[in-house]
Amino acid sequence: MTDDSAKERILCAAEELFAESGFEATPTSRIAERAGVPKGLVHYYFRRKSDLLAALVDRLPDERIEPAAVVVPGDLAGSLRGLVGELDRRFTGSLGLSHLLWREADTHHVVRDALSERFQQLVRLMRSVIVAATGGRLAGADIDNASGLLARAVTHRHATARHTGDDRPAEFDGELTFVANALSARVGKGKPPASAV
Amino acid sequence: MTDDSAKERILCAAEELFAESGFEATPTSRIAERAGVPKGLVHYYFRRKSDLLAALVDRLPDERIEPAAVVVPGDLAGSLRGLVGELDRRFTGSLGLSHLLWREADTHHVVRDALSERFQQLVRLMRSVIVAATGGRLAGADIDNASGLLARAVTHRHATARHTGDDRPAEFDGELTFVANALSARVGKGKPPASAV
Amino acid sequence: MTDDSAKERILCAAEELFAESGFEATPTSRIAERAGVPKGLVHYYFRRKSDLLAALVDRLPDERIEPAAVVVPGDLAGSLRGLVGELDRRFTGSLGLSHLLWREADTHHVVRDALSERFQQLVRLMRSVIVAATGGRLAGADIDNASGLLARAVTHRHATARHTGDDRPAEFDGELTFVANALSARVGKGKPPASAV
Amino acid sequence: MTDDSAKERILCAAEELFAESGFEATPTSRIAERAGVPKGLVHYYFRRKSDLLAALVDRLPDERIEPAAVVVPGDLAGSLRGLVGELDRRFTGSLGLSHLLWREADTHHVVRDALSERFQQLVRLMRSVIVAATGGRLAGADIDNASGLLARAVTHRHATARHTGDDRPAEFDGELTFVANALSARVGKGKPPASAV
DNA sequence: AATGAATGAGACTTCATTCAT
DNA sequence: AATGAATGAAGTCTCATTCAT
Repeated sequence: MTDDSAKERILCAAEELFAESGFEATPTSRIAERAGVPKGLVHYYFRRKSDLLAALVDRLPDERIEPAAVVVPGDLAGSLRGLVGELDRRFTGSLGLSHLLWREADTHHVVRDALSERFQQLVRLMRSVIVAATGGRLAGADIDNASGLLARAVTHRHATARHTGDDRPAEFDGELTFVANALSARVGKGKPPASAV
Repeated sequence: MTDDSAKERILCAAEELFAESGFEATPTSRIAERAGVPKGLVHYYFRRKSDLLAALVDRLPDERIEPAAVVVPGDLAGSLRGLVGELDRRFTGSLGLSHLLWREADTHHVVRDALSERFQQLVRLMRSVIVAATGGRLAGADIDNASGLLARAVTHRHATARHTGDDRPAEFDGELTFVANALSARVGKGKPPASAV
Repeated sequence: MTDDSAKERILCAAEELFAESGFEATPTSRIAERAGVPKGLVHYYFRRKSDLLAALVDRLPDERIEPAAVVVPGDLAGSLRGLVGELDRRFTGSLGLSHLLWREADTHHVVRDALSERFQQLVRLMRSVIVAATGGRLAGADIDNASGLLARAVTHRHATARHTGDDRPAEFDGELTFVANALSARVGKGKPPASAV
Repeated sequence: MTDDSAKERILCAAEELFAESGFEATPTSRIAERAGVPKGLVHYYFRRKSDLLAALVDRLPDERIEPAAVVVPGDLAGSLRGLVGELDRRFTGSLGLSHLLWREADTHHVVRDALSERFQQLVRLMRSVIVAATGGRLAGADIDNASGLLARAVTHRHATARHTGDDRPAEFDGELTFVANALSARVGKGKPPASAV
């Protein structure tokens, strides 16, 4: 039941084109053309061009992932691998959008805010997965550090996916395992976070 | 004895403005204005606007850091902290330029190439510092993984510096220490890389 | 009921100005000015300047003349005089356009093609008139030669009309009569073209 | 002993380029480039761009042909053929220049004047050859008409040489012979011009 | 004499946006 | 609600010309 309304088609076209050539370099006329709608309609729905960008951000798919869906209790490396796999899968489906956000974050705070929000959400997710997979026997600081590190690494990987012609997943798997091992080695050391008691 | 030639002033103005508003959104006329030169001179030196971007990339300061300058033998955490400190210092000096590169990498391969090149260089640097600080008693895979992880994390931190209003250094220090600890815990495990024998 | 639409006014202005100063030397802004329309409208109707030239060529009045309208059977000289008179009349109405075409033929094939097409048409017309006026008692070669000669002469005369401040018609009348006489002298000599049998 | 001075090289380059793309469309910078001289030198020798055109016209090779060189006494057709052959030969050597003149005649009177002058000279030449080949037994009017007709035809042929991808000479030979025959048929009729007595 | 830097007017073109219908 | 005509500001870039050396 995909929304096939003109408005939706315009947004899709805008998303594609902004991702291909950037916001400034994309004329609204080309958006109309790609959406197969008359030029006037674009401005009928979105009075200013920047409204398109805002609408795109509003429409951002909720990337929420249920930790339970990827966690293999007791197997931290496997859990993380499952999580990253799922993130990669979703990312691939909206590669253009992601890049668009990176590009325009500096100049459009709507975008910037959405991006930081997503990052924070990713950190929290990392944390949940780690906690769930290790049964809460890790110190809070360790969890935080590992989560931050992995969130950054995954984000960086996606941000540069286009540059490197696709970061070899195998290579990243090593980094991921490294963190998993580091965490496993610290199980039991330090006091677990209050929330995990 | 800063180069005060018109050409140099144009480049500086371009760098500032591109960083402020992005490449597409910056008119050459505004560059001329800020550089205090007639509009024609900009195009006299840089026939097309994109040549300005290319020149900016060419002019990119060499970020080479001598491992010896930051390594404290035997103190891995300290060494990494020294390295990141130095990277942060340099980064702050050219914050705008860095962001510009991230923004335009998707549409200008000159930029994209420069960016990946810099990342590779950073990974190599990480590796050198780790090796130098641990005396070559680590397995190659561990070094690679940690280097990749840290390079990504540092890069991501710089790329988002503006979004987060400056990532609190303290927070990152934890992540860094986490990696240092993880590596230290693995000293002696696995075979060190041939080059370190 | 002349078409008074803006588009039409733009075309007329372009025709005049191109004829006055040449295609390259005429800024689109001056076209807008003379047409009394905003500058943007010129490019709204004709995206590139050369499209104006192409449109002008498309709009070229059909110079088709019915042989019957000028032929006086049995009077070749009179018939040719009638034809050239009619050609002159039409030419005078679009003198500028004609010159424009000559000027730009070397660099715009649209123009070049239109020009050769018109010349071929003129040769055919000459042939028809000669045949109609002489009742088909002339050899094909003679008809062809005389037609080619006259078509060239008439064309050259028009092409240089501006240079010579208007070729005195009287003078050309002599050349025309010369050809008519030459043809008349050959009536009955040689075999007429198959089509005239 | 070709003049290899910079000034001469500039003129040659200008001639070529004006012929290729027209006067307006040729930047002086490209002239300097093709001539292999610094940009400043072009304006040093020719303060304004139009001075180049004027100099080119001044430098026009004298197309004077000695009637004696082509006339075969008693053979009018042969004589005319010889003349046209020689004209064709010379024309081919300076095809670009000829076209240039046609193009710019409308807007530069220096050029326009040179062009009419050349045409008049051609008519006179035609006349001389006809007279010399027929021994002065033709009426002046016939000579004038035939000369005008042929001069126009030859000029038209050269003016359109580029358009038609080279007017087949054979075809024109017919037209030429047609005139020769027409004249021959009139030998003895009418009174010859005073000058021919 | 010769040259390359420098200039500024202005060319073509694009485009977001408005508006009448 | 929807559309395509219309607009004008502004953008990139070109180029003849000047000028200091």
